[in-house]
Amino acid sequence: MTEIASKYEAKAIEDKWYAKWMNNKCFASQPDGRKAFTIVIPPPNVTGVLHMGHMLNNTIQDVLVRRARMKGFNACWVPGTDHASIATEAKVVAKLKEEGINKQDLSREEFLAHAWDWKEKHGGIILQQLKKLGASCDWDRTRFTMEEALYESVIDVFVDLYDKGLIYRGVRMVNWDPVALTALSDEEVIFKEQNSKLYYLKYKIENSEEFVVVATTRPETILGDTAVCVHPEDERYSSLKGKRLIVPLVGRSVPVIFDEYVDREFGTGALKITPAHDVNDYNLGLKHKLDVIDIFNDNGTLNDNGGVYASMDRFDCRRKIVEDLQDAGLVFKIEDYNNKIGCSERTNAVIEPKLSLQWFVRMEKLAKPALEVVMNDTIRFHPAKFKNVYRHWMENVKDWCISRQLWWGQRIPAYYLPNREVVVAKTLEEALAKAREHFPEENYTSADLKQDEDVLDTWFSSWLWPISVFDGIRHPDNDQIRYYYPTDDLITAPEIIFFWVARMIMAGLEYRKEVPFRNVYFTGIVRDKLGRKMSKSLGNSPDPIELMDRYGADGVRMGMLLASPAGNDLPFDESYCEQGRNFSNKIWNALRLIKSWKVEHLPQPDSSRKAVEWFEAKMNATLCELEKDFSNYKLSEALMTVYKFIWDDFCSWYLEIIKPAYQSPIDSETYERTLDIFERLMKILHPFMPFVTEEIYHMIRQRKEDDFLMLSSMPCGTERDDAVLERFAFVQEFIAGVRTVRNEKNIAQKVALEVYYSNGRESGTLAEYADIISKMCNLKSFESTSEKVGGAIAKMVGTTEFFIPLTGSVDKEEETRKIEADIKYYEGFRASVMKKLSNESFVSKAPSNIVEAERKKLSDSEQKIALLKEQLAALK
RNA sequence: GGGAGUAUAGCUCAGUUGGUUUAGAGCAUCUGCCUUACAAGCAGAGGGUCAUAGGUUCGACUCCUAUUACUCCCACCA
Repeated sequence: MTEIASKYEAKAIEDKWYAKWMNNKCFASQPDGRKAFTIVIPPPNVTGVLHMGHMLNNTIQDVLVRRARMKGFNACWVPGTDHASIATEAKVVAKLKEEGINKQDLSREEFLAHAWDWKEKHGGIILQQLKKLGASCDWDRTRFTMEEALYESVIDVFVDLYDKGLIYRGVRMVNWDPVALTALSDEEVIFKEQNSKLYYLKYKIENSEEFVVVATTRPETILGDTAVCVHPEDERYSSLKGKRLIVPLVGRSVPVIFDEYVDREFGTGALKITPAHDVNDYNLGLKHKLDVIDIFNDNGTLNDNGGVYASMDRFDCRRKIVEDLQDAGLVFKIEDYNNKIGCSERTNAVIEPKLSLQWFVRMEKLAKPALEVVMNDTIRFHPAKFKNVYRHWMENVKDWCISRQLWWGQRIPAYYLPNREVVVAKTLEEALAKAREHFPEENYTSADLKQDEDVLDTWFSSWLWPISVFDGIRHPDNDQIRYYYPTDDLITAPEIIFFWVARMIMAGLEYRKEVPFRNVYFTGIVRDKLGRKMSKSLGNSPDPIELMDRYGADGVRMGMLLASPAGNDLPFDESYCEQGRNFSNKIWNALRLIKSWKVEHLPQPDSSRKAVEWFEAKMNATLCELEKDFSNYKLSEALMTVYKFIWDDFCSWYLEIIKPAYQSPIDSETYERTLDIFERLMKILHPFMPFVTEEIYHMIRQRKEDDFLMLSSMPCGTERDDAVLERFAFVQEFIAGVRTVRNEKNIAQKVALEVYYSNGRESGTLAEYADIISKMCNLKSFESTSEKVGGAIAKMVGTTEFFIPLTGSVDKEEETRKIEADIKYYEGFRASVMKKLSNESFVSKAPSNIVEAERKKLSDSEQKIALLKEQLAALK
């Protein structure tokens, strides 16, 4: 045998196998007679680099895909990236700025050329990184949400929904980002605590010298005030009915309105109303039919409605206006105040609520069936607790603002006519045809049509992802979509259950009349040891590539999975990866052991035959357990099951039993059975640790290079022999009992012991497995006895007593103490059982098998107590 | 403010419709071992009033109620 290193070195081996898998197209899938198993990747942002969240998410996907592939499914994992309009545009803008180019100086076409250029050069690094992790994606299918087919799908869907009346254009209050010059969805706004001031301003009552004090954090918005509101039952202000107030500095006369919306406890209980710049004020404005005065430009400066403040920045204006108010004696007081301010997730700019013409999708009709399929388990959520979250949102769903004032994205296919009408169509030509059809007298030409400047929300393309990657929007009957849709599992984070998961379900039902996936597995958030979310800004996220260099991709994969049941956050700690690496090494050394044996045609020892028999039974039991774990998506438990099966059952028990004495040969029968078993173990482990298992598979037996483990079939559990498992479990317990004595008495492993065991219920099993017991405990004799052995250590396992005569003297005091403690324990136990049995209602009401079990507990404990007492007596 | 979830060993988690000897695992800890596959290892051990208080039941980690602590989601007060 050639020398095999005692330490497993992952890196070279991982690179080697990934290249071989790729060269042999092991990940490729095309429709065939098998059943499909499909996963579409949650497309990472094209700007993204691999972080720990991706590692977890993609490890899980790979485990599921690899297992399905080995179970005979035609497994297809579709990779790709998302154009991420806001993030990418921000990145390109920043890069251009470094080069001294302003976005404003470029035409739309020029900017897009730069953006595509950036995408070609830097986009999709993350997909290369995923290969290091071992992701078995069908890379030939890599899709991008802005590529032609997907772009067109988005446009098709927009036109279709518009024609169905599900898309409309309306005035709405949107979250305006004055830096990015775009509207943001509610989800993209984050609220931050900020120290600010609460200004108490005097509003004169019209035709009176009295005034009302109104508290505000945004004094500059008085320029847009069109009312002051108080609570209808607020006695302080009951005299204001029918009165009007003068907005300070501005001099405008506005009505006092009464509405229960006002919190009487806050400030003075009087609220100024600026319908153009606050969502609540806007709603109140609608209700009370107030004027709307918009005072801001898009970039956050004051517009002409700002009068003398026009063209000032909003924050400069605030300072100036406060000064002016103070000079005019219109400030009652100023207090410190902490409030929460909405900021843009991307640019960090303070959000300006703004009235704007935007495109919306009507959600109500789409949401209803999408809610139903989750509630009735057509789509199963793992864990199921997210069903509640989902329901809550779907029942209160609001219309979806889909227009974004950006260039990088699918441009909205709406065309404005000189007569201010709008037509929606896939192309300019079709739009023109529609325009001519509607307004035959106008004789429009294409030059008359002006396309909407906005692009669509990124999620408006990602919601089609499971369909559009198979081109199922443009060609609903193509072979690919028919074969692969619906997909099987979606692996994603609970944070995007609404923007993405819910909307994919809606799109699936609307465009395929079928759910997009059967199962949704929600991963947790990866946190650091202190429980903080991993993030770039905190710098607490390890570099996944470096981690894989140190522990191997297999080690990191195992590390990620060990501590993350579905839906639970993962408090990441490198020691998990270390455990994974150690496991790789353990398997590696099992291989070294086996490969070091000389094989000869010898009769198979009984101990080996029994070990094989037991291990096969254990294998069946384990396979059943795994089947159950996987069907419940309990991947951590499945991995732990495999881990213990290999480390404990295979290495610590099976191999130790069959291991021949040093430099002695092994019989060929046991050897062949062992190689068989080892190969099956590698198959079972493969989905979790693809690289080390593939490597070892090829070293166990000589095989052709393209005879891949990853394409082999997963072993299936058959009926298991519980009787064997039970007997062996007792043998293990017995062996541990003897070893404990050895440990307690500090007897070296090499000193062979003499052991006698009492005749009883289990003595048959002990005789049957005598060879194994002798080997595992290093015994020189192992015999049954019908009498007590004097001057020996006596212990009990089950109901069997065993004796180890020791050459040295027995520490009577210590033994006595231990036995007395045991007696105490069993007496306590017996007491609790007796209490139950003496309870008449227990005996009469509990099922008979339970009562029977209690009786057995009682007799067992009594037998043990009796034996222990005998031992105690023998000691004295 | 509204909704949901969690609370079991030092840490991370299992514990199926209430009854399987007075709760299990991995890691960590401790003890003894450099035993010819592996110290990234071997053998063994210790460690829990199952958050608190009530209730239902013959019987509660498991079901109900309240309390406490934490987490997440939604909304948000000028």
